[in-house]
Amino acid sequence: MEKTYDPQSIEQSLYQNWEEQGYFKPHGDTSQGNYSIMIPPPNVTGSLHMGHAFQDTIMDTLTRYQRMKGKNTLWQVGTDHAGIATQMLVERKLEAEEGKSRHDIGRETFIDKIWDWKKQSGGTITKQLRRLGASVDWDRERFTMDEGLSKAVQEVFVRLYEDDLIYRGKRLVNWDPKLHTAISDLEVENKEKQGSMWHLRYPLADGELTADGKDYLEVATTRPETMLGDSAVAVHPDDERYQNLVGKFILLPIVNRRIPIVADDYVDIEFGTGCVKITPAHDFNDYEVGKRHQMPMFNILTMDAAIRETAEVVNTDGTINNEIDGSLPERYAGMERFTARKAVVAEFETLGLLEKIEPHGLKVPYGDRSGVVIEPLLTDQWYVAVAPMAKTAIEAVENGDIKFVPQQYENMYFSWMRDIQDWCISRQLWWGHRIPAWYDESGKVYVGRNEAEARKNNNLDDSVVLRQDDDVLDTWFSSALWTFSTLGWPDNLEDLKTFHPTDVLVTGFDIIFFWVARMIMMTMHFIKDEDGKPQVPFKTVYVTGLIRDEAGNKMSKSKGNVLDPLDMIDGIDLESLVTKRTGNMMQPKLAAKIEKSTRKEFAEGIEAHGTDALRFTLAAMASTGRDINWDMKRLDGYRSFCNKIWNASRYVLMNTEGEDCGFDSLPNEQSEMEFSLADRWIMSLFNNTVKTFDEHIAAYRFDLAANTVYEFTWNQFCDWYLELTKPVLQNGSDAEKRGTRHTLLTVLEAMQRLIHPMMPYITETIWQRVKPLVKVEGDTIMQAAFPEFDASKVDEQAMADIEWVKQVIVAVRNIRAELNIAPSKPLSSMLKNVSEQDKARLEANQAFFATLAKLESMTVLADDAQAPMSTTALIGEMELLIPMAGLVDVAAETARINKQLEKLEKEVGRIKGKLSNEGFVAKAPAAVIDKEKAKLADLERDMDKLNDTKAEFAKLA
RNA sequence: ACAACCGUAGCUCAGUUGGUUAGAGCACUACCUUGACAUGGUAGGGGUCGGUGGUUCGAAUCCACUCGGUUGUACCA
Repeated sequence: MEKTYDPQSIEQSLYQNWEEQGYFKPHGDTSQGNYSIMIPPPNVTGSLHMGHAFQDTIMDTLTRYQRMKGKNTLWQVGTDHAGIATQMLVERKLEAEEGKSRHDIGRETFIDKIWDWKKQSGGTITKQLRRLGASVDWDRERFTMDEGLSKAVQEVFVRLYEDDLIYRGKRLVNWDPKLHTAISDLEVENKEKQGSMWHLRYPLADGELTADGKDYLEVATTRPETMLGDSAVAVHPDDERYQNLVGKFILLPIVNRRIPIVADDYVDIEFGTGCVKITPAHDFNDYEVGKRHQMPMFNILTMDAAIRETAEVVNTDGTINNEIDGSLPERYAGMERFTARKAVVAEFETLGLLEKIEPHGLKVPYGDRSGVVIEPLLTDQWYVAVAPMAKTAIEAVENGDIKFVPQQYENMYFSWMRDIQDWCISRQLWWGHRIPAWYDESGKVYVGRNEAEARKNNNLDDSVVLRQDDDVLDTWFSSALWTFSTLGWPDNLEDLKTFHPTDVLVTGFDIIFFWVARMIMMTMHFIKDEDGKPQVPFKTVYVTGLIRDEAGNKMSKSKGNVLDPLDMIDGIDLESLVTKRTGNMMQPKLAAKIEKSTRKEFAEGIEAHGTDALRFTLAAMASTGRDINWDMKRLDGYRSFCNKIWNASRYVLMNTEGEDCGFDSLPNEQSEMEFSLADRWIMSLFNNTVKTFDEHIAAYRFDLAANTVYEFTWNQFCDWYLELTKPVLQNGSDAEKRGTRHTLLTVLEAMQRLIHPMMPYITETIWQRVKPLVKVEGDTIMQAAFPEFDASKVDEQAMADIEWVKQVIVAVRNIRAELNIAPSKPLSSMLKNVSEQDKARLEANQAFFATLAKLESMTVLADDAQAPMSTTALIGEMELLIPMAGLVDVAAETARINKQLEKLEKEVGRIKGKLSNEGFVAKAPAAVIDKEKAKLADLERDMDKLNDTKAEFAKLA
C-alpha cells in the first residue's frame, strides 16, 4: 500500500465496478425484509449542491447499512422536470444564442429544444451522484416526464376529476406578469419595501353627507391604480360614524361608477378612517369580502399587468357578467401598472381628491423565479380540492403511521395542513404535463386519458372540434406521485407490493409543504392495502437542516458563497474557483465583491479531500434539528481520519501478509493461538462499538454514529491497540503472535464493514486486501454482512484490566512530560501498596509497560519498605515510584505535587460541602450519596499520600 | 406581531429521562523526525454553559421573564 491515503487513485474505478456488477440492485432475497428509499428528485438540468451531498450521504449510509444487514434494498433514483426553472433556463439560452423567444419558434419546437437540453445537461447531476458513491439502482432511473410517470399523472388527474376532487374555476391567483403563469403562495417571496400610503377622497353620491358634514369618504391604499376596479367601500357594521351611510353609494372618481357602501367586520374601526376600498379582483382580502357581499368583480389588468381597455366583470361564482358596464377611461388602456399608479394619483390630485401621501413600509410580493411584483389576478385555473385528502394525511401523522425526525416538524406540518387551501395545479407554461382536458367550441370541458377517451365517454363524434387545454400541471403534481409512480403504478403493481410504503424520506424542511405533505395526500388517496387501508408513502420523514457557509449565511449564487461538493472531493485551484463563482454574474459590482472574498477565504484554493472524507464530515455534522455551518477544518480533520485508517491498515498488513495468522481451515498444533489481554480487550470494545453504532443509526443520529467509529478507530484501535500489539509481535511466542495477528485482522476486517456505509471507497479498498488473509469469501464489501454485536465477545475483566494498564502508562508519561524526562530514556520503577489484583496485572503486562512506558523494571516493595527518593504517581491504592537517583529537583517535584494537591483539594471541598448539606443527605438517592462518599474517601487517601511525599521532599530541602 | 428553533472553549459542534472534575474536532503551548501514519505521537492550557429570577438536596439540562440570532407565518386598507 502507498504510504499516504490518496482518494483520487481509488474512488472512480471502484464505483464503476460496483455499478457494472449490479451491486446496487435489490438482490431479491426478502428473507430479511425489504428496505426502500426514494430520492427526492433533483432538477434534471441542475447540479448538486452541498445540501444534496448531505442528504445523499445520509440516504446512501442508510441504504448500504440495510443492504449489508441483508435486506432486499432499493434506493430509487430519478430527476424532476422542474417546470418553470427549466423552461426559463432554455428560454434564456434561446434568447442568448438565437435571439429568439419561445413564441418565435412555437410550442413544439420549443419543447424539442428542452428535451435536447435535457439530453445534453441531464447527465451532470447523475455523474455527480456517482462521484458521491450513491448506491442507487441506475437501471430504474426515472424522470417525471418519462412515459410511465406521465401516464401516472394522467391517470391521477382523470380519477380525481371523476371523484370531483379536481375542478376548474375563475379564481384569484398569484399571477406572475413576467412569466405569464399562476404561481403558488409558496413561490411568492414577500419583501419589505418602503412605499407610500395614498389617502383618497371618494365623493358620496346622491348628495349624502357624513356625520361630520363631509361629502366624501376618505380611503387609503398602497396601490392606487386598483381603484379602477373598486366594487365598494366597506365600513365596520358597528362604526357609528358611518352607520347611516351603509347602503348608500359612492361615485367612484375617474371611472364614474356607482359603488355601494357596505358593512363588513373585516374592517378595523381603529385603523385609518375606518373606510376601506374593496377591489375583489385584485386583492385577496377584498376577494373574500366581495364573495360575502356577492359583489361583481372588476378585473382591470391584462396578463402583462397593464390596464385593460374595458374591465372584465366577473360574478362571485366566476361566471362572466355581461350586464354591468366595465368601461374604463380610454387614456388608461394599455398603461403599465406602475405608470397607471402615477397617473391615477396625478388625476386625483387634479380633481382635488388627494387627501395626503404618507411614507409607508409594506411587504411586496415578488415571484421567487422572475423577481417581479406578483399581481393577484382573476384567471381560469384548475384546482384540487384537498380538504378530504388533507384529513387522512393529518391522521396518518397524528396516529404515528408517519413520524417526523425531529418531531418538532410535525407542528409545522399540522399548522399548514389544518388551514390548507385548494391547490391550484395549472400553470401557463409549455414545459410540463399537459392537462388532459379538451374543450369544444362552446368552451365545454371534457376530461379523459386522451382525446379519444374524452370523445368516447362523452359521445362526441369527429364532427365536434376539440382543443386541448394549453396549460400544464404544477411540477409538484407529478412529484407528489413519486413514491408510487416510480414503482410502476398504475400498470405494474409488483414492485409496489415489495417496496411500498418506503421506509424513510430524507429531505429539507423547506419542501415539507411543497412536496412532503402533497405526497402524503396523493399517495394515501391512490394506494391502498389489500384491506383497503390507505398506504403512507413513507414511515419516517427525516428532515435535514440547511448547509450554510462558515458565517452561518445561506449559500447562494448571488452571495457567491456556494461550495460545490465535487470541489471538496477533487479540489480546485483559486483561479478556477473565482471563475466559477463569478461566471454568469449580471452585476459586475457583485462579481468583484465575490472575487475579493473568495480570494481571501481560499487563498490556496481548495485541496482534494476525497468522497469518503466529505461524506464522513457530513455525517458527523448531521445532528438533528439544526442547520449546519460548513467548516472546512472539519473536512480537513476527517481527511486525516481517512489517512489514519489507511496507515493503520498498512501496519496490520505489513505484520500479517505472508504470516501464519491462524485462519487456516484445519486447525493443527502449528496454528495454536494465544490471545493477549489486549486482544480480548479490543474485541470487547469493538463489539460494544457495533452496538452503540446500531443504536445511533436507529435513532437517525448520524453525528453520534460517526463519532462512535471515530473514537473507536483512532483513540482506541490506533492509539492503544496497535501499540499494544508491538511488543507481542516482536517478542511473543508463536502462539501469541498468531493470536495477535488473528485479532489484528479480525478487527480490521470487521471495522471496514462497520465504517463502510459512511465511507464506501476506502473501506472497500482495504477490505479487498484483508479479505484473503481472513479467508473470507465474497466479491465486495457492499454485500458482506454488517458486523453483529456479539455479547459473548465482551470480556468485562479484560476491559477493566486494560483500563488499569493504560492508567499506569499514562501516569509514567505524565511524569516524563512534567519533569522533562525524554520519552526515550528508560526508567526503573518501584511499587508500593500492591494488591493481589495489581500484582497479577503487573505480571501479565510487563511487556506492555516496557514498550509503551519505557519502564525497564518494576520492583514490588513491601508495604513498610523504605524507598529511595522518588517521584510518585497513584493508581488507585497503588503507588508507583520512579527513583530519581540523586537527581531529584526538589522544587520541581514539590510544584508538581502541589498542583495535584490543589486540584484534589478543590474537589474534596466540593464533595464535603455536598455531604454536609442536610438536604442532600436526607433526600438524594442512597446510590448517589454512596458514590460521593466513596469518591471522597479515594480523594482523601490520595491527598494523604501526596502530603506524605511532599513532607519527605521538604526534609531534603 | 405570533410561533418554532438556536445561544456551551478562539472556531464548528455534542451533551439522551436533572446526579463524577461539562466533552469532541480544528486552532493554541511544550516536547518528540520512536520502524503504520508529521494528514503523525506524547503531555498540556483554555468554558461563571447569553442574562436574571425560580423549582430542587442538586440545574448546561425543568419553569418564568429577558437579551441576541435564525427561520416560518400573519400582516392591516
